[in-house]
Amino acid sequence: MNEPLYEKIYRTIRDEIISGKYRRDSTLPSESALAAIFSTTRVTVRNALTRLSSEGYLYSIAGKGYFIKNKKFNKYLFEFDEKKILNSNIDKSKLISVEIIKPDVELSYNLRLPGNRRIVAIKRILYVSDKKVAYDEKYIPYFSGMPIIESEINVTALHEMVSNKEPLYSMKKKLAINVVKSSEEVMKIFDFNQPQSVFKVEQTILDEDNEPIAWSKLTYLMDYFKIEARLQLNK
Amino acid sequence: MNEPLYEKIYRTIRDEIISGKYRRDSTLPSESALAAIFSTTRVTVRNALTRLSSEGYLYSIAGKGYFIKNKKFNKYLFEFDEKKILNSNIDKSKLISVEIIKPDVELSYNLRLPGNRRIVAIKRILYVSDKKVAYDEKYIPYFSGMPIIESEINVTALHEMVSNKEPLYSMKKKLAINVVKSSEEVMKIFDFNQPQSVFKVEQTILDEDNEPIAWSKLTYLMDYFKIEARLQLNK
DNA sequence: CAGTGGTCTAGACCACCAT
DNA sequence: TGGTGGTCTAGACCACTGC
Repeated sequence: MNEPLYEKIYRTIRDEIISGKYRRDSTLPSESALAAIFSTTRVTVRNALTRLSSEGYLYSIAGKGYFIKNKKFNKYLFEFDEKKILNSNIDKSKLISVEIIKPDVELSYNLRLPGNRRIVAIKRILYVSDKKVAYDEKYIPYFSGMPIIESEINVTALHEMVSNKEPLYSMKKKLAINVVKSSEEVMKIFDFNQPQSVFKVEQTILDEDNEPIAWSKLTYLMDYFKIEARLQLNK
Repeated sequence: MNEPLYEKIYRTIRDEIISGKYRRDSTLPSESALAAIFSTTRVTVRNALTRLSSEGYLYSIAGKGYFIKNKKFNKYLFEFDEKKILNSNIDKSKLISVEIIKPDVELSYNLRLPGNRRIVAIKRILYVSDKKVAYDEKYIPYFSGMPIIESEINVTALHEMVSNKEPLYSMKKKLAINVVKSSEEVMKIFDFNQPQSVFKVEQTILDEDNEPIAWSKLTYLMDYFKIEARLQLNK
């Protein structure tokens, strides 16, 4: 047998769960019971159970046992990169303005800030072979020690701009992608005569307590947008 | 100290990686060395290292050691559900046709099938408050024992239709989302007078060897589309 | 109280890698 | 050949849950 024992235990229990042997929220045999069943020790059983838990098949409660979780088969993983999400890659970007402003309603809501807080607003246009394809707005509450050097800002991703305030690994990000009619501001940028459907990608960076610490809005022209994703199943 | 030792080891090494103590592809101290450093055993060290590996900070090669991986902070998780991706939920769907066809070029390419294989083509229209909002086309290579009962088809998701041929857990899915001009067929469905930009969501179901076993195309009207995603960081 | 999962020890043997 | 990660054993003590 080439297959490690913990792998066999993993497969066996996973297949039992999938085939519906256990009801949802019903409990698995205990670690010691499983160890006896597979003629091994708790450590090896735990190896399999830990993996099943991290993959979303199980959850455990100390002192009680392991319970079956309803695994969803509709979670997809995709990569989002401000530049790579476009069909062709961005080959130029132009900084339009860097200002310190007071929040309007949209900003106040998305950054959960009172009207008197100062916010750094950075606006850029992204180009693909000299054609405007996206409008980038980043909004970050102003704090001292923040770099507002234009040359730096142009190559800095949103999460990097706040990473000296908050360690990278503790940051959370949220994305919302949808289609909206272009605003007055966007119409000016893209030289639209009349409102037009555009992609809006809102990115919110949150700290460990889910408080927003940065917000950005990317407006893409249609026909320059593509996402590819794969189902997240194992690991 | 309340914090378990393996947690402390995990944090310590993670922070060292993030702070850039190790160069990319450079190797970590060996398990035994780390065990000595933290005055513990290999088992406890491995607990921390396994977690760091599954979170994408490290990878290991048997006989060589642990290596630093460049963790990307741009992977997002999102849920995709044919019905829930619309701003308002689908409240009606109408089956247009179920046919057995021979593949055209697009189908032959996406399902990697020769021109003489038979394919089941299922076409539906999805409604939100009596308005057509999406056109659903599913294509599955015909195999015996396949249910082609109209009442069943209407409530069956793509991956369920092939799940008696292939176990659910071994299936992989791939998504591609972009914007295209409506085809002749789509124009007829939505009563367009002229081509118009629409969302195209292509879903491919693959078996364990990445061979396609089903393919679907969902065409959504603009303004009825929304994705929300969260950054995948830990676990 | 006995049973559970959570943590940890101090060993062991193996296959693989570099020298 | 010695070092590495991969697998596994046979114990241990703890905090917690249910009775």
